[in-house]
Amino acid sequence: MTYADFMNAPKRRDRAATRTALLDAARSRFAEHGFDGTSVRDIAADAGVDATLIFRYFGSKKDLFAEAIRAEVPEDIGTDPDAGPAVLADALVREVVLDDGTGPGEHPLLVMLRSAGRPEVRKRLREEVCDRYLADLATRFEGEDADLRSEMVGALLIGMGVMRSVVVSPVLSEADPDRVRALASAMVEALE
Amino acid sequence: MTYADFMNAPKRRDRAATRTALLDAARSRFAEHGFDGTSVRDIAADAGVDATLIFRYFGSKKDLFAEAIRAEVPEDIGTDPDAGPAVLADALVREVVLDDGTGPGEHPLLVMLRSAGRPEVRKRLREEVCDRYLADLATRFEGEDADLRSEMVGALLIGMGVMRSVVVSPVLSEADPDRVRALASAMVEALE
DNA sequence: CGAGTAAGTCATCGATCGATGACAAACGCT
DNA sequence: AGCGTTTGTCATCGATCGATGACTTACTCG
Repeated sequence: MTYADFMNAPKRRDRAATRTALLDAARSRFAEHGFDGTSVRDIAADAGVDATLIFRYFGSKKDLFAEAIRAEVPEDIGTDPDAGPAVLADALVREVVLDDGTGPGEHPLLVMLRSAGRPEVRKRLREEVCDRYLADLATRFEGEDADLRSEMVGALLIGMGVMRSVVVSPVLSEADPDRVRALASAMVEALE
Repeated sequence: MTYADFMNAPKRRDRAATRTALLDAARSRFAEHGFDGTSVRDIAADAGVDATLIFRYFGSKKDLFAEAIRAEVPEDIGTDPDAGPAVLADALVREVVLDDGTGPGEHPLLVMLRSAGRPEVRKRLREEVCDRYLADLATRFEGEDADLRSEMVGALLIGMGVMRSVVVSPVLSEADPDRVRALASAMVEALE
């Protein structure tokens, strides 16, 4: 088989693989250009298939987006429930801000942020941030306004993510992860 | 003149007023729904005029957006050049995060954030954040990685703005401004 | 092999978008 | 009052969007 034959050969038909390819392409596009800035034709082109498959496999563009931003449940962040807020915050820094390369590109929270024009996305974002990430953190602060202080930590985390992935700040984006973690920890500990 | 006559009476023609009305409507729409989520017809409807005036007065939708996000130059934040980073950071918290009600709605930085899908908007955002706001801050930190620490402050500020205006976090959005400023200051001072 | 099903493509629809140019109406000036 | 200019409106264009249904091609299983 010549090279030209290989290039023109019809690719293997595989429902699961195509679905995953569409999902990956969608995540990447949505992360970079947001929901409105991404067309189903863009996604399909990246995935190398026809755009109509999006509707057959996912129903609609919105449904595809909903599945693209579904977090892959880190489930347990592996933190001692009795540890202080700084320990949990550090774990969140690693998960949300500093991509370890294992995950599929951008963190769902940051993908949602790029599409925050949609009210339903803002709602999901609020639920995710407050109920999922910050609720546990608030229990580890002592004192009266533990919830406010935990939201300040949330602000720091989101801000770091934004600085790295939206504003592509020259320093923070390239800084040594351990140094960044140390600075973040110091700021969190100032709230205890 | 009856009430019906008053309602149906043609409104007075005023180029400057119409231009301002369009600009205000644009700022509001762009702030809430982002660039892509806003149509010129939406803006014109809010302003109560025809959409074609946008092109006559501003040239294009992009030009209108560029003018809508143009900061009204706080120029001098009124901070002692010799003061520490926490003092300047506190001034920035008041300007960017806590709306004092005087400005025209949302801060341009947060408006840009809602339209960060556009590469040119990200570029403007980076320039604005790094060169305009953080450059001065970096000079007030001592030690080696002053630029990194100033970007951590920037992350905190942006995160607070996002928590308040995008994620509408229940606590931070309604919290006492002075308490929020105190917490932010404590976090900044932890970096000194 | 051959029929049935699943996977992928093509043509196209209706809505909406940014943008243009022709037209109507109100204003200012003499 | 009358005329030219400015201000606002209407009709419409071409492109692009999400979405649908008919069609073609490849795979599977008997």
